Amino acid sequence: STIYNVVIGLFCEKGDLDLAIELLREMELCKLCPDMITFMSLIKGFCNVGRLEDACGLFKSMKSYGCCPNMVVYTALLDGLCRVGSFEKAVELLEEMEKEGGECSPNVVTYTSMIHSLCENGKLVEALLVFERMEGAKCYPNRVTVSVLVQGLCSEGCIDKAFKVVSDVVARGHVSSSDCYSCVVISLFRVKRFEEAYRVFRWMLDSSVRPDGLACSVLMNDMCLKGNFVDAFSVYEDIETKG
RNA sequence: GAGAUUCAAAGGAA
Repeated sequence: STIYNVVIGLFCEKGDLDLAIELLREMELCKLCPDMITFMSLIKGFCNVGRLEDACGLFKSMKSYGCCPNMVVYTALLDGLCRVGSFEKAVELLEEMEKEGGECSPNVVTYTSMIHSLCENGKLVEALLVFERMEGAKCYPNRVTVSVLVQGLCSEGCIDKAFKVVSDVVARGHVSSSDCYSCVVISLFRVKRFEEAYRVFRWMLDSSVRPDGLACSVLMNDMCLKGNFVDAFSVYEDIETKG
């Protein structure tokens, strides 16, 4: 069984899902029972190539194999659905998870994944609703959640809202202000609001809110490209001494 | 007897 899982896993990674399925059939012929690992590989594989019908089909057949999907499997499928824009189905799945509870309860990764896809499709209102729904389920945002949401808000020009979200999250103590404002800096930079990005960055340095590694390297890289070696170096020294 | 297989989400440069 393990041997089959290894090979199936390899075909899935490679994108040869039809071969992977053939192996699954072969397993059954040998009276070997596909397990959680087998299904995880296959479902992830189908999601990666955008074959969601197949992924859903497999997901449903899991139970008949006596294999009960856990939240990781649920989340992988939900992520796949979101990535192809099937939000209705994704929401249905999310509701199913919330109803089932226990092993299947959605966690921070589940919600974050959904928020991410909604943001990428410009569905900010929905993304914010999921964000609230998450808190309602006593599931709290982490740095990844903040990152995707701030990025989404900034790319749609809702900078004020981004700051609002960040200050809420920080106030509630779910994510450090270093992590949050680093996200803001990077997001502003990405949408080419350089002045604002630098302003927040300087504010951070002045208030000893330490920018993370990525925020520093993005801005320092930019300074160097623009020839501001002096500034870049002084930031470097600043970071260096504060450890 | 032990070991080997899957494990889900974000941002820069290389």
